[in-house]
Amino acid sequence: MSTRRATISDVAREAGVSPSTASVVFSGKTPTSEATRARVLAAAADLGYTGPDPRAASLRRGRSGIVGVVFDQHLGTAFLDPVTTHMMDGLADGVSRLGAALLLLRDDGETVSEPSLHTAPIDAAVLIGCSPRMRDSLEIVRARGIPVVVVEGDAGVGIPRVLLDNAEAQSAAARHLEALGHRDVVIVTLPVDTSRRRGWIDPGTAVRVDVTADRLAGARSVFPDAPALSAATSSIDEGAIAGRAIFADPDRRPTAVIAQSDLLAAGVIRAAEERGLRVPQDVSVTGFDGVVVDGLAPHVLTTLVQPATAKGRAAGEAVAAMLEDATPSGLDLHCTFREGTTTAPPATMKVRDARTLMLRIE
Amino acid sequence: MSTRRATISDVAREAGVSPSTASVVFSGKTPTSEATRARVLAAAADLGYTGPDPRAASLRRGRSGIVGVVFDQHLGTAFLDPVTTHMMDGLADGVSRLGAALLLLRDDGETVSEPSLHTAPIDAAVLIGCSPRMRDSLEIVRARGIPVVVVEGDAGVGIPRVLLDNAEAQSAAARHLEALGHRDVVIVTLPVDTSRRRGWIDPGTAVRVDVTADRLAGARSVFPDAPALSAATSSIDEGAIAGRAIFADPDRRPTAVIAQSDLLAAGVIRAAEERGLRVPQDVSVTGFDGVVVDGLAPHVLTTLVQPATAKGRAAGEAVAAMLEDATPSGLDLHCTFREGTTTAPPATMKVRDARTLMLRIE
DNA sequence: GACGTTGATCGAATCGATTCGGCACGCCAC
DNA sequence: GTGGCGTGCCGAATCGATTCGATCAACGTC
Repeated sequence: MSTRRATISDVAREAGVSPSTASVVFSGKTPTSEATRARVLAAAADLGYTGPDPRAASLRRGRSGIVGVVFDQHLGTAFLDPVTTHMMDGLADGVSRLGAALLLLRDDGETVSEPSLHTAPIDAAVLIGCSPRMRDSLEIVRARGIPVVVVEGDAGVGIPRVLLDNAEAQSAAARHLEALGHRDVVIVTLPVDTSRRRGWIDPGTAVRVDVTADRLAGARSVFPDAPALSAATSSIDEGAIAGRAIFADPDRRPTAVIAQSDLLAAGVIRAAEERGLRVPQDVSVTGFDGVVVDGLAPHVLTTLVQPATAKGRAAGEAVAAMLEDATPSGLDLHCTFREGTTTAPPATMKVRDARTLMLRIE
Repeated sequence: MSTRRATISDVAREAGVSPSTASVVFSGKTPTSEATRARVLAAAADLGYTGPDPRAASLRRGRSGIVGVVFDQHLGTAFLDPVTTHMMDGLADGVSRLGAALLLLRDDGETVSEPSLHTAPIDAAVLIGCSPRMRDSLEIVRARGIPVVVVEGDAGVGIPRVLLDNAEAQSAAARHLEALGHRDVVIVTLPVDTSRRRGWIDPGTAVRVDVTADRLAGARSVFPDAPALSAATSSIDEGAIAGRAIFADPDRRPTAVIAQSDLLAAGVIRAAEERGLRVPQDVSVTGFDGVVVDGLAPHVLTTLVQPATAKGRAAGEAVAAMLEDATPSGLDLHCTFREGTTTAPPATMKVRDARTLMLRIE
């Protein structure tokens, strides 16, 4: 005897009212007398009715209260980056006005398993790091008439995107270093494309990732000739690998390193210290993101604080606005420069001076 | 003119077939002739119909294809722990057999915002780190007749839970240290309760968190008198704080530290190195979890590798089983001991060996 | 040539709630 | 006493798809 779950009609009958009245008691859309309200609630308790079936409700209302968040990689990988997790936090916040929850979706371009973007009961979608191969699904979502917002990625025209002033911000950090007197600067970048290969970026290298390109442009606007080394991913260990390469040759050692993420910066610092270089006395390091890097203490990174949570919130509020037929706004966010303890005037000034001195002595 | 989206009936009419046939073409539940199939698909393309409305479909089927994942804290905080993110990965994997996606839900015990466990269209729920205050919502879910699995937490009786052999595993690490010759050991624990206060655990301290208690018991089964210091959270910086406290007094310095997580262990190592102690020569350190700790290289932590991904997968498969009216199984998971480069015989041992050697020489 | 069989298609009921125009009733004012 | 009005409840249509037994056509067989 699989006792069918009670429906709102059952409750209504038990309470001696019509289904519409019972429905209203639960939704509160229309005022009801205290007496019927109590009767309905009592009947519901009697029958073990715990509220309207969300499936039926969402069919009728045409809303499911769910916003899809689409990643283009393994969930575990995506969440490795603190910026992502903070953004998720903000996103959860931003859509809460809608009373919506987040549905995790993954688009690796070839999944057969459902539900995907095709079939998920979502009211809106947020694409994270929209890569080219996500274009297809993006099309599908748009065809379904579902509002979409893209965060940190290149969608097609007409699709709202949450944007950061990456170039401008990065150039602020560069100007800071320049003002301190630095001239020999190396840049450690995020991956340049989906192949995620490490290596020096020469003029022929195509930088296909917007974030990487923008930040690089920002740094180069101040140091046009600064060499750039791309990392395979944004992590401390990757930063350390890059750092070791950079500090390997004492003769070609820069006085400052601009890292495109805090994690990379932390790794660069690690590498510097391994080689006995002091930060910031011997080498200055800047990061990007402004996240709390676990294990970096007691250093305080000089960095660009990215409003990661705000970014998520902005995306959330944008989809909320679109669902209300409004035009999303507030999508342009700014990073703020934060001076920490990892930048200082270059020490090589002295070396150069020393060499000059020796030349003079000759 | 907000042109209503086409329905399957529209498509059917356009194609000159009945709605049932059109439905079947999309679901593939019943064979159809190639000709009608083509006609229906063409009609759909014509009308811009992109497939059945998931809301209506889920109402009819009684399934939404969504599994709720419930956290008791901020999403951002939860995802800070690599174990959690890996588990999410496994979970996504485990429920994929169902063809289900994951809905992120948060229960901080007082949210008014919907959808919550009360109203989310979920087929099943997975509770992560079920704390006492989640009991209420747990009750609600059960009342709704939704299958629930608890991971790493204390739910009520009759609720399936994914369990780790924490005590047994931790004692294996302790035995390893003992076999190496260690006698002076200090334990660094995870938080003991929701207050997350740091401090030495004396016999009067109530350890309210299962994981902490179990691992502590495992360590104490080998070193009954080992002092234990609780950290405020599982992070490198917290581990470093604990480590500094432990290594502060040279006279009371242990030869080994058992940390209840890899992150804590990494912090302890950091603290040791700050004080000029070499790992493992001067002090051995063990972790727990077996995650990749970013920034720990070149050390390889001696630790208990926890099947984090498998844990998630097990939870996913458990709810899948429950949805098929089967009894979930495979919920008991084991950690495996991994010997890294952070444990070695205590320095005093070498002295002892040396003495033995000298005795032989005599 | 009648009949059984197979395979595709159709009809109609159903999933469970929401919504809105209308109706009945009681109250106040003129 | 009657007309006007505000409250609170009801009926019935609707949201869009799925499912299953019934139907129907075609085909092979004896």
